[in-house]
Amino acid sequence: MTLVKKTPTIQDVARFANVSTATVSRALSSPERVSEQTRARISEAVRVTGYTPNQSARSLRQRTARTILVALPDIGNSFFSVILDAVEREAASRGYGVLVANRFPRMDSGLRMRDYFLSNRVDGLLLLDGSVDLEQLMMLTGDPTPVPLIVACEEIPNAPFHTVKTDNGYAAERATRHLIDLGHRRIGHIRGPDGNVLTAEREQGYARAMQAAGLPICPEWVLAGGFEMEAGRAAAGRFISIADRPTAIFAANDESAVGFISGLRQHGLDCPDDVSVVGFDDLVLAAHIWPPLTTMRQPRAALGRIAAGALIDLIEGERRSRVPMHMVLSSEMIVRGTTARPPAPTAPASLSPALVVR
Amino acid sequence: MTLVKKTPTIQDVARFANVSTATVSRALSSPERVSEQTRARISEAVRVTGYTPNQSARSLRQRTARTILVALPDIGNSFFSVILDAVEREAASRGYGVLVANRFPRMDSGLRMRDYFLSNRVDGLLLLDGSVDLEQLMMLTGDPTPVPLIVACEEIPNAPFHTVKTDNGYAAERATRHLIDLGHRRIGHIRGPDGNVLTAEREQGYARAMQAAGLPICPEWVLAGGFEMEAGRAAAGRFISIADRPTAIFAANDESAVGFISGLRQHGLDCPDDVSVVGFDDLVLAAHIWPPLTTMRQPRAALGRIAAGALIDLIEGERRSRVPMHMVLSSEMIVRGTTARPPAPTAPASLSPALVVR
DNA sequence: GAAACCTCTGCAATCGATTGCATTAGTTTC
DNA sequence: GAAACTAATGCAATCGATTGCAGAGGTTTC
Repeated sequence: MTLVKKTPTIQDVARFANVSTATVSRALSSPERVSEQTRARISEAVRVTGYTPNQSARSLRQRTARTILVALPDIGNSFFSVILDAVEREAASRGYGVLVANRFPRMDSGLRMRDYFLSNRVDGLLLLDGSVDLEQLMMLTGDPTPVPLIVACEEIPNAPFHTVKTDNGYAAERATRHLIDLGHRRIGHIRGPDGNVLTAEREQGYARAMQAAGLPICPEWVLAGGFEMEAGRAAAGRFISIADRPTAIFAANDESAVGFISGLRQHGLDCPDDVSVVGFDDLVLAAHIWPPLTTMRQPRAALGRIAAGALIDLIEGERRSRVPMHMVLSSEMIVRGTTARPPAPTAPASLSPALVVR
Repeated sequence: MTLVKKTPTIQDVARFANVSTATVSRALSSPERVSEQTRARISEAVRVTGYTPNQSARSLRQRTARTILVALPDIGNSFFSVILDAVEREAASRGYGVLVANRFPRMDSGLRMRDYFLSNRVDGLLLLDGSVDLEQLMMLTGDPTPVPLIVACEEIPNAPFHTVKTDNGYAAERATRHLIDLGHRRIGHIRGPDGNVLTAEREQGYARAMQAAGLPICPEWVLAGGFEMEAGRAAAGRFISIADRPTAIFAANDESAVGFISGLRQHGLDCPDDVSVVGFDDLVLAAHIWPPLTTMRQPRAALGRIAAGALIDLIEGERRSRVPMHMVLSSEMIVRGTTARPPAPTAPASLSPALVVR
């Protein structure tokens, strides 16, 4: 009843199987080095005692934590949490645990980033946030790089890190072209947050597509925004007061697109009848608002899986490539209900019977 | 250049400060036991060497990981990720790391739940998922409980665990009453997933409110659903074919409410003009769709913070209360745009000027 | 049939911190 | 001024696994 069973150690297994602890250890980590009979006795002993290796002891000896640290700007954001999901699964399948550090840039209280490494709690860092202090980061990686590191989603310009990301510029071009193909001529853009790499890449893609089609961009069509819904809604407020306003908008991501559409409605405009909208990301949400959102799908699960896999390869690899590796995944255009041909240019809507029928 | 600096150990600090490692250890963990001068020399030495305690060594010796494991059904779901955010912050502020185990119930490949404990990787478990195999869980906790465990959000019926949750039943009652107060008489409900405790609690709250108001519940008004958007949309398909259909719906959560509203639109019905809808949770999304969703706000951040705090208290506490502790947080009614007075009962809408104005 | 070579196993050091016990020096008590 | 404390520190064992080295026994090679 009050008998407290201690968790079994390798000693217990060794005693039970009548071998030394060294043999038990070898039987578990490199079975081919142990004779078949002994191996059988040991696995029986493991079964009976219910032995599980103590990770702390192993970490101490091998200087390895079998854990990766994922640093992200906002777990609460579903864009990241789906990636985290994929990361967690890939890591688990390779025997690694996942520690999360949220709100990375501001993370200076409590356990600090460096400490995670120095204290041997983690073996590698997966950075899902490009807006990080480069200097601070370089301190971690030093030369020769002691810290396996992969930057995913975003990219830190001119920094020698391995990256996994999607083809943001091209995808933005593709999204804009979709609007052009539908017949839109005045096309606007809601920007991401200032100073973010993705913001720049997507805006440039938009500009390239417009230029390629020989269409002008009026500066006031490019609205300040951000990656949150609220930013999109605020942009809608400014949008409606544009004199000769666009008939279509390419938003920097799905959240701002959703907020924008909601803001349009609030001001009495409809989507897609009055304004077509394309988003970016393809959040689960995108398919389930009304009308369903046309967007560029980022392969988030693949991204998480690949990034985690690459990080673990890096951790386990003997030699670390000095040349940073860049992986680019491609996005996919998902056409749904928020894009349509532009409204008839001049005549008032009264011509259309659809409005009456409701 | 090729000089590989080893990470400093307590030995290095001891040598530098000219004391034994024992003294360094004490200076760091119980400073009052070391003379002021020595303490000063040691902190100087720590500063110079850049020492950080090796967590593996500490864990091994103290049988403590300073890490908690958070098991959740779906990180990708923003409901959970906001909670995880709060948990992570609370844990970090108390010097704990957070390991995540996603899709808990199915987690049998890779690292298994038990192993996390037996291998001494984590000190406690925060369970955000009630639909877990009780037997399997009891194996973990045994008697006397070796594993500090807190169940948050959901509750495992008849299981002797500490819980932190919100007042689901009461909140559901409150949400339904809001609809009744607006004048609705035929009020339906979209249920959560079968077999979930929350599903039952919310449905019962709905039923209580109806009963208290002397209103009947027609069985076909209670629609099968789930906690995903898709479930809400599917429910809308069945909803429209109800003969004498409700003028209002209380959905089991925000996601199903959003999917439902989207489905209504798809079938030519409007919210709130034709059907009022109340959700549950108050996701960020709720305020940003159009019309903004009326819902019951669950204090998710507080819930995560409190649960994590309680778990760490449990881990660090000398004695573990044998009596399970139940904490209940209260929800808040947030009235937005998806609820309105019911449409005029008989006359066709042509009477109402509002419809023409748009 | 001696030398060389495997295969399998055990011994014991090691990873880096914590902590029970012992020791030294200084202080208080009667 | 001896006994009894107290404060500050060091010694060395300990946590549990891994691994370099070496030895025992057997097999192959020439």
